[in-house]
Amino acid sequence: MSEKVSSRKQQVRAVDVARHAGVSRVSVSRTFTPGASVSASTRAKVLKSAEILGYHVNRLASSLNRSESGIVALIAAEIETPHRATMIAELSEKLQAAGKVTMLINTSGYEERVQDALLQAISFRTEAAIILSGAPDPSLADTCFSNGMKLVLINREEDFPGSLQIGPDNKAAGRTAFNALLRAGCQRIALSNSSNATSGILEREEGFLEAAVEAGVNVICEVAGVTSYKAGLEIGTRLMDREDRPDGVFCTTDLIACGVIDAARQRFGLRTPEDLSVIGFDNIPQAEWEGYNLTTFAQPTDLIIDKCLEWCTTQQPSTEAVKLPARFVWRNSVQKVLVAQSQ
Amino acid sequence: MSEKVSSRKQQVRAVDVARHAGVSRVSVSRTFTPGASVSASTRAKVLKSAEILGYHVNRLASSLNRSESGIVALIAAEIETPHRATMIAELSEKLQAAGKVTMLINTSGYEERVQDALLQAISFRTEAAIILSGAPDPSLADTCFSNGMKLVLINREEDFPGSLQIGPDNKAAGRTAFNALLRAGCQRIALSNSSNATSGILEREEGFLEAAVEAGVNVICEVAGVTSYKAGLEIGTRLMDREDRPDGVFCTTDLIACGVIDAARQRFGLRTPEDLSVIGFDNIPQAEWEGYNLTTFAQPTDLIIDKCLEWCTTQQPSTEAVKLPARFVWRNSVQKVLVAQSQ
DNA sequence: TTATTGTATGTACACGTGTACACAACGTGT
DNA sequence: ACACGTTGTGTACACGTGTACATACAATAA
Repeated sequence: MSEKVSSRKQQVRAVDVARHAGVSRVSVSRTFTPGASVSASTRAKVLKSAEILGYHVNRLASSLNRSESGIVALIAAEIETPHRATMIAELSEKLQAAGKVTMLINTSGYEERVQDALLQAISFRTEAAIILSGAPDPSLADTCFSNGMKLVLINREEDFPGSLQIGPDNKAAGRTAFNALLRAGCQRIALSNSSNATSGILEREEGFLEAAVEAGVNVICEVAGVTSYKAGLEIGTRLMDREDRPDGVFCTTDLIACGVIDAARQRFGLRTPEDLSVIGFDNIPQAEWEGYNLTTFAQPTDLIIDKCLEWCTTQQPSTEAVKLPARFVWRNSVQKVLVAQSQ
Repeated sequence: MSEKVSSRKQQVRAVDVARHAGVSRVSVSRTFTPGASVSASTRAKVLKSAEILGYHVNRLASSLNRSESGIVALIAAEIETPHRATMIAELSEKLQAAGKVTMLINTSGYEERVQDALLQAISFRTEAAIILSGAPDPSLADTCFSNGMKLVLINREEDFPGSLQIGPDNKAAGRTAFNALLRAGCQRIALSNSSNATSGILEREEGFLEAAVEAGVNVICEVAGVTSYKAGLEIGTRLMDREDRPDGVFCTTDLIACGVIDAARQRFGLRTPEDLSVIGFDNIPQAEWEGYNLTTFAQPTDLIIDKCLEWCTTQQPSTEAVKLPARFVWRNSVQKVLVAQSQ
């Protein structure tokens, strides 16, 4: 019994502060509501009493009343991955700066967890859900919309009415990558990808292959494993083991690229870019490490995130699909263009 | 006017479902409350109507009423860092599995943001706050406790009554690192650390230096920059530039270790472990990459997280400080022990 | 049949807040 | 002196839910 009471009544409410300060409860509410009309004297009294009693506005109650939770859900899998982690770091930081609160929902493991994640977001009356991996069920998305929730899909190619779909222009980047390898004088060009690639990643592959077809070049394709360094290691080993060993590789992901580079260097004694040109995608921090010096594409994260925030914080009822150009970051994993082509 | 109404009344509430199903509102509540007593027939009716209307329990209201939010705050800075990202990934995954919801608060930038983060956690009536970087103001912590909030400090050495302080045994690891370098036959042993090291990281340094003093060995110390790969690069360059170039280095962080290795290899043509033995700490994914093969210490993340969850989900009123042994991961960045010591 | 138990439902209240509305006090211009 | 706009405060209600309590009803035991 006594436990019940103590665990129930221990919260300090606005009315407690009001009593202590000798003012009305609404004055307390107004004191903590920006733009509300309170006299300076009562405001001071309220603030003092709140300080003494340790009062803090209960945002659960406040959100319930105003039907504005201020929460934004971030739904992602494999958030320990360099690029994903960077995205989440920047997103959470900017959301914080915009006065929003980020709810992180990790969907690693089962793919169906995206549904559960969205259900959780709905039940907390999240103002928006930013989905970095996977895609929701359309009917569930409708429920989101009818609750006034915004939806953002990052790096997904499927149509999704009512939501913002944003990401880099993967196809164009793939084309650029091919042309760069070609112009670097590569004779045997390869593509390496993971076998669980998302639609965004597949677009990079498509763009690359399209450009190859247009140039009349045959591309060596090696696909294996999940998107990871380990997969890159395996792919690289297979590639270097081939009789027609490639001298230029486009990896759909920096992690794979690092694996390929290490396979070539550590297992075959090949150097980059002298023996093998490599291009990646994502511009993860490790791409800049001196051991890799990876030429790659930087996703326009700043622009993507700004657009996300704009979408989440303003009224945007319609559908929108945005493709932003990826920036080609030229480092030193691709053979420099020869002025006079040999042979 | 019409906007107001539409933006207000669009939420579908339990009473709507009740009307549609021809039952009482409490029956709806009970249907979605595990263990509540509802007949199978009404339950079915309610579920059907809820499905049709797209009803989802409002957890803001529910939390407010039961004074149990189910939210756990994760407070951290530099969450894009490999080790930190891994911690957050595992924490969020296990919290999710335990039925909790994680609120991510990024405190990168200003250190004072830890206060703001905790204030935010309090106002959302978070059940617990897990702090991965920085430490809160003690008075604010008291406010947390009086609100029934649990507090966990990870990898902080300061005393903090009322909270769980947990982390690896940094000091012991530092000693182990020194002895490993000594036993590997290193003649000139160095320590590299960042100049903004946290208390936990400083303990590694202390343990290392203690062991050195006991062994009567003079240690070359190089400290610079913030904890990052770049700092490691700079430190490594300085170390390799010295006249008494070290042949064994303990880096307080894997990121620094990777930088040191790259500095030695790329800028001085030195090989690891033949010319330089390196030991790191954290066992980040990159430590396993074939380009580094870094011998390091794996933090007992699983144990730490399990303990965190236990602390957060059960009644644990007292203070507790837990040090868990770090696992020495032997790879190939340290010279193998010679059977017959040369000279 | 009656007393008793257990189950399902309904009533009433509580959680803690924001805000529309009414109203009092006050200064200002005529 | 009076009308009037401005400012601060109080009253009442709404947000959407969970649960203690009472009650109606079916099932069981005596």
